[in-house]
Amino acid sequence: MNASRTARERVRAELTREIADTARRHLATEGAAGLSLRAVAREMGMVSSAVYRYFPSRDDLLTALIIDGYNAIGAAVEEAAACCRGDDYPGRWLAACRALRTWALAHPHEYALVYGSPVPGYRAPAQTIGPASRVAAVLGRIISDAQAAGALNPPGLRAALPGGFGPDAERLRESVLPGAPDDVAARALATWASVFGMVSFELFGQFENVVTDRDGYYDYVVTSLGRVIGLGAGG
Amino acid sequence: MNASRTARERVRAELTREIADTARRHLATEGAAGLSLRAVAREMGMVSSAVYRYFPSRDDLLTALIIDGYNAIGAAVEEAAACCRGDDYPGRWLAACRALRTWALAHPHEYALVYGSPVPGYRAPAQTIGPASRVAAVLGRIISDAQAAGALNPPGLRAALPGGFGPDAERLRESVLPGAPDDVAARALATWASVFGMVSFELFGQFENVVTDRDGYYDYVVTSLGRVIGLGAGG
DNA sequence: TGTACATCAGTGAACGCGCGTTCACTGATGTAC
DNA sequence: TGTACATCAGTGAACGCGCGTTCACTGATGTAC
Repeated sequence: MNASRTARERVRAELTREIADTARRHLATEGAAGLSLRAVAREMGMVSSAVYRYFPSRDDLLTALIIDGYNAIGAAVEEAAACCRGDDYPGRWLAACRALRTWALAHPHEYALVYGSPVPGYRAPAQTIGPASRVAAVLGRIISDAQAAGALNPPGLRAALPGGFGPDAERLRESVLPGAPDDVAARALATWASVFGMVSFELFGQFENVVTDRDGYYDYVVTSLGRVIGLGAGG
Repeated sequence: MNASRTARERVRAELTREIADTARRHLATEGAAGLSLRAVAREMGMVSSAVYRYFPSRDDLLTALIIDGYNAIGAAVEEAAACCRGDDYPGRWLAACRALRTWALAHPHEYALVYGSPVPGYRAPAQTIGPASRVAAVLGRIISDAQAAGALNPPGLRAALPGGFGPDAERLRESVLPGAPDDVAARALATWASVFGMVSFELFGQFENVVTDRDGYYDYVVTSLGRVIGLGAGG
């Protein structure tokens, strides 16, 4: 029967998710390198070999966590950016950047898994590429929209674009920065790296004994970064 | 005899360094989490327990590697920045930033050890603080020098400084940014995080299939960042 | 210079642990006639 | 609706591995008189 068949499949899907959730919790205490199939099985009251019915190996479990991580942070940023009027570009920018950091602070090990140092011995498969670009898509969209509306006013401190950047810019236009001229694409990408640099610096401990009011400082920095790409102050 | 006593001590120092070097090589293939005292001992032809004469635990070995890493990258950046005339601030800036990236590309796992996601279960002791600021000291010095010479001309896109930043700026002045006004300190710190963000993005794989000419793009970005803090173009 | 003693480096065995993965198996759940 | 068969989930034992750390020990290197 079709209903019962989906019933079995539903149980399977649920257990698969439960395993991933448990693994995610372990990630939060042990880090990616310490993630262990046996420990996950133990906590779920299964025997370790049973997990292999759901994930053929430890690396596949890691891959699932990475994809989930990209999707979770992508969804958080998308949702945050949707909270403002479409033409409030600085507002969308600040909201998206804040959501990025908030999510990272709430899920430090998941953040480290996807944006931190690579897990030794693990090679990310191609399936992770799509979800990886969700955050970039949100930030890129804001810039593209502003550009299309003629609301992008970058200050005139541009350095010479590197020679071979043309094809890169074209690829960025096709994926996350529709309609952006080369120099806007170059600047957007750098800004993107800067935002992640800020979050990583804070999360990985480089702001220890350096920055006190981290909320305020982050807002200050991402607002400044927004201005460098030409997203003027909203208020 | 004093000579023979130093002879024994010299052997000890040499073996200590040899252990650290071997460990560093292992770091480069296994990553920090996979660093194993036994593997290091094996490669050196010692029995594993012998290593304990030199490092009381695995964590102490890690600490030594972290300190060495900070010092190595600090020395590389210092040396590079010394290659230009003192008043060539953009030149010193570019040289220092390039050296930072070059070192990171040549020693990716050491870079990850000090600037990447924290090693799970490892708590960095206080001794790592000093060496950690050598790179910041070089970059900060360039900015302070330019400021003192009246050669710092930041563009007027400053956002409002966060309220609690005063004491942070004071601490930065005392350590790595002598004489820098609050807003310069805030901007310098953000720039610093941006530079590391760029290097980390490249090293941790986020520029895969995105940036082709990475040398050129890096130069472009750090030059732009230099202009944002007011280090005008040198030529 | 020579001897008695203390310090140190390195050995080898052991403790107790956790890991990923395989495999033959028992039942339970679903499918086809 | 009922029965025979196939699929699947979960079990428990095992393989072979590597790890950090401790400990009693043997020699060699240094020190003091």
